[in-house]
Amino acid sequence: MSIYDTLNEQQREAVFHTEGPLLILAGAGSGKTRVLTHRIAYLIEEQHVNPWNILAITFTNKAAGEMRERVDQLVGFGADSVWVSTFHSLCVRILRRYIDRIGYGTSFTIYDSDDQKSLMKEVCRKLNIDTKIYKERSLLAAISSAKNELVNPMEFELNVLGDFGKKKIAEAYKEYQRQLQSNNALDFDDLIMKTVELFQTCPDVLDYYHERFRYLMVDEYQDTNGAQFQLIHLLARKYHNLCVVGDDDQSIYKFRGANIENILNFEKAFADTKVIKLEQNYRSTQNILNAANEVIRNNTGRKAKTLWTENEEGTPILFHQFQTSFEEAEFVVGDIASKVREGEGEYSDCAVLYRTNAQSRVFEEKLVFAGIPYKLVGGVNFYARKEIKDLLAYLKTIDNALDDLAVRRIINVPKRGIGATTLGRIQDYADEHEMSFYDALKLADEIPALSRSASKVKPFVLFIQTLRSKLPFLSVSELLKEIIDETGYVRDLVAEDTEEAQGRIENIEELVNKVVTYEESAESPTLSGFLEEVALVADIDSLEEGSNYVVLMTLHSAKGLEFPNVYLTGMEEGLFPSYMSLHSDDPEKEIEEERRLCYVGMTRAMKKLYLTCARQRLVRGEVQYNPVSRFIKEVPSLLMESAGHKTDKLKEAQKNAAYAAAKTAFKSKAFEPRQFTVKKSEGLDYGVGDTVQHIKFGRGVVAAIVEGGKDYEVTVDFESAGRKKMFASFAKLKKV
DNA sequence: TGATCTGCGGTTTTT
DNA sequence: CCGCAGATCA
Repeated sequence: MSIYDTLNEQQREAVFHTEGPLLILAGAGSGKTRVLTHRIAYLIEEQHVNPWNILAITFTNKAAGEMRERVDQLVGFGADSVWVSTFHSLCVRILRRYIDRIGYGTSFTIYDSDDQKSLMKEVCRKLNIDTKIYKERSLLAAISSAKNELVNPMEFELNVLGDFGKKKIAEAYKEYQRQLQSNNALDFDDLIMKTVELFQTCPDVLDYYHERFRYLMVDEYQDTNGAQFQLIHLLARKYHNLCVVGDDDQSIYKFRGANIENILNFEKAFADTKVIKLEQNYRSTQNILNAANEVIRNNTGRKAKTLWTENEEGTPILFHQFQTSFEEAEFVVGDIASKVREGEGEYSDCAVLYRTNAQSRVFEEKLVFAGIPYKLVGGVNFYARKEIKDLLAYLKTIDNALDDLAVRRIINVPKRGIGATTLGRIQDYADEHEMSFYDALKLADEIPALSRSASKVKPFVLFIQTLRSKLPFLSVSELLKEIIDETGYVRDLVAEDTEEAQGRIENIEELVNKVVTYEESAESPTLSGFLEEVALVADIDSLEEGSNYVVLMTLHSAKGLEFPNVYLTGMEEGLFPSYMSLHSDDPEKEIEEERRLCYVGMTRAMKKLYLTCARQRLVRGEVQYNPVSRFIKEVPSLLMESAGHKTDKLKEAQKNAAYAAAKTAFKSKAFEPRQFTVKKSEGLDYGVGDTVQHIKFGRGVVAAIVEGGKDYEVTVDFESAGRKKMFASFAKLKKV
């Protein structure tokens, strides 16, 4: 009896096919991680491949960690030499070693999205780009998609000749990239793109990695983007031993540049590809699986496959529509509480999923009220918090003197009386003399424009220099503690004596703990190493096995996980599928991506799946009325039990009184097929989707109607004037 | 010149 | 409901 006997036929075939390109189309819950780990074991133990020559790439550290653990259990000897890594950390490791070949220093800093935005702000200021017209975020989005397709600033510029708007983006891209380089910093997309660049310009480096990684495996292949594809392609060029695992139905990262074509066209890109489909599901009940299959069936352009299972039929899927999002949350929390009370499961058996992070709040409140432990994944990243970013900026300043962004962030934190004007003068001087911001600070005395302010800069420079000189003798945690003491960061917070400050202090303590944990776990802890780890963690990575709490997260974060009980909440048109997807240039395509997301969500459930929605919910402080999601209608009613909302009579009466006006105006029907279709009210003779005429803006289409106090706030997409929000009583819109 | 207050606009998903 | 820019205060 060998470890491979427990695999099914297809799984075994995948494990034993070790040479040449292999595409494994693995449906949800079909045991793909099992296949990958067994495949690694087989390579080592039966094919006698040196573990050192195996590379497995995943998307999150959590997935990498799990794979590593399972390989360790499976393989007796040498498992720790197998390189299991995320795309990003793989690239960082390669770049730390060789990036000096392409014009960066090996102690580069990694910029997160906040850093990117600050840098872009600076770029726009410098280029006199009006950020009202070109928003930092949209500029960055354009640059990100360029990088994901490996388009460098020069190529970008050539591609947009004649297009004024895009020319501005090209300028911004060029300057943004120039500043990144002079700060010796890379953004997330650069990590991949620069690695590809390195391989393309330095054949000797590429060849080293060809020999190093003779067997490649890539998980979640459907979520790779153009740059990642190129990276894999380059690495596999010599030995062609590339095994990718993915499911086109679970491709949900198009917005991040993921190219579904990578999986659909894999066979074209790699000759003699062996394709194996894993269609047996080991996770969910038949009901859940059938429902998910029926939903995803509505998508076109997918690789045909149907998941089946030998698991029991299970109980029907439960669908509830509630009056408000509060009742929805109450139900979910109540249901979890009763499950645990009745001994039907643990808190950790339950996951609450939703489309947007903002939806977590109601659930949090109800969970806190009910005294149920929970873990919120996502939202504001721990490392994105102000106090954490401040302290990290000190560490970054010490680690990479060229990182202007970090220096500028903390030069006046705590307050040293150095304001915007002084900063501007120092920056001017630095620009003029082509030096870094920090180097200009060191020369503060010689900058005439600074006059008296120079004296304020000096202690800061001295402080940083002192820390830097101590660096060889201090551990990272000692360094951090010294920064906290010397700057008085915590002292000031204690003095504030507010709840908020208390929270920040706790976060700082948490940061210190994280440093200590890092020092204990890393082989040779360094400041750069810590900062790198910090830059590349995802929030999902913090989910620990074995802890007993309810998990709250977005559908995106839920990918790859499974839970006995899943509550898929906010199943409403405009929320899921999202408003954005419904109103995009190509709604068909974007709704298909939302549907895949729905499929991912449903297939997370092992035993019990709940689908819930609310007639009305508070979105950004406004009441919104959404019809039931189309995805609900795609679930055959045979598989689903629709329970009416069990609000008691008194509550119902109160609500009727409170929302009488709204209700008459917006009798949103539960199974109304069109999105946002609103019954014509007494006041308005037009509804969402109607074309209207405005006295000044001309013709347009009504995109949304929101009840706002006594009036209705109407959003209209005008043909010439663009999107406008207006009050119905003032706008005098006429239906055309 | 720097610190603080107020009004406005903007909002999916994340390594 | 939150962050940011501009105006005002010290």
